[in-house]
Amino acid sequence: MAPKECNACSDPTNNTEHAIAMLELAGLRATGARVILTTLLFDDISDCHTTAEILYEKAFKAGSRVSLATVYNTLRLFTSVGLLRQISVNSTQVYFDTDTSEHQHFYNENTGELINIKENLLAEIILPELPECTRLMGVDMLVLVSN
Amino acid sequence: MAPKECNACSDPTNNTEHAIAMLELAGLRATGARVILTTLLFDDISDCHTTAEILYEKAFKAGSRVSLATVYNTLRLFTSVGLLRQISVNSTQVYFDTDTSEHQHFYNENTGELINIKENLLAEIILPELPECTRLMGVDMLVLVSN
DNA sequence: ATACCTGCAAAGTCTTTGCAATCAA
DNA sequence: TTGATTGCAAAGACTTTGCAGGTAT
Repeated sequence: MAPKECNACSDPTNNTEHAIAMLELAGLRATGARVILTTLLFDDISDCHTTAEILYEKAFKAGSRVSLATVYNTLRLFTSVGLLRQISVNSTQVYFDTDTSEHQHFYNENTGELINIKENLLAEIILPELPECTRLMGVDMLVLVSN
Repeated sequence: MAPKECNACSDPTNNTEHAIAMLELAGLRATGARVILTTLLFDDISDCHTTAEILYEKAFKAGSRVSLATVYNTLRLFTSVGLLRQISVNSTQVYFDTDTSEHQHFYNENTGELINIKENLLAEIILPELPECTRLMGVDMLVLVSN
């Protein structure tokens, strides 16, 4: 599948150029490690959920030696600038989603798989009044399924 | 506030007897550590969210030396028999809720506080078709707020 | 009596951090 | 050149486990 769209590069089929453009658009320096990880993260829209370990493996298999610590730090950085969204699946698994738009997921407890839900379930919900002196930061929702 | 109701003990105001009855009803042996933890967990309905660390501190302050490992194991056991519900708040915090009925929570990212939502938000939701060959195991939902 | 439970310390998992070496602008 | 970034190993936070001794029925 085609990479995530971006208007900042002239040739969207060139992954490296595309990655560099995305990074600069986000105000980040386009270093070697970041370009590789950006490419691996955003190249295939159909594969938008990943973990630090999975991304590290992908980079390794692609022949790029990026340390696991850098993968963790980069995922955290990308999340902080809005390039990624973090999804805590349970107490020990954190996924990162390259689709930062409002949507929810199925989580398959057997396979550990995260699957997008097409309908936005939250559109139907009327949120209750928030606790005093607080503001809404978001809604985390996971529909748990099992084989 | 009054302890959680239970029809298996003759005197609901006696915490220890109440705890023993709850445990036996759940098919668990009423050991010393479990009775203490049950009492601390279910005595005050208004204080229904806890973590392993908090429960350990409570027991310690109450003069009961229950090891942290036993607290962890007991919380896990109680969850497995349906006495508690586990709530993963983010990748590093697991809360346990003594209210196992369907309800959702606010999570205050500043204070780490978990607050019950009175309305059942999921009542309004029509779940989409599940992925093939899977069955619904539950819906995790957290409304994130911040001061 | 016997299977179960507990405490302790050790091990495990996942993530972050300190610091020297390296890199991008 | 110079501050930002990276890799490595060590440290951290949280949780589970192995095993010897103690407990409930």
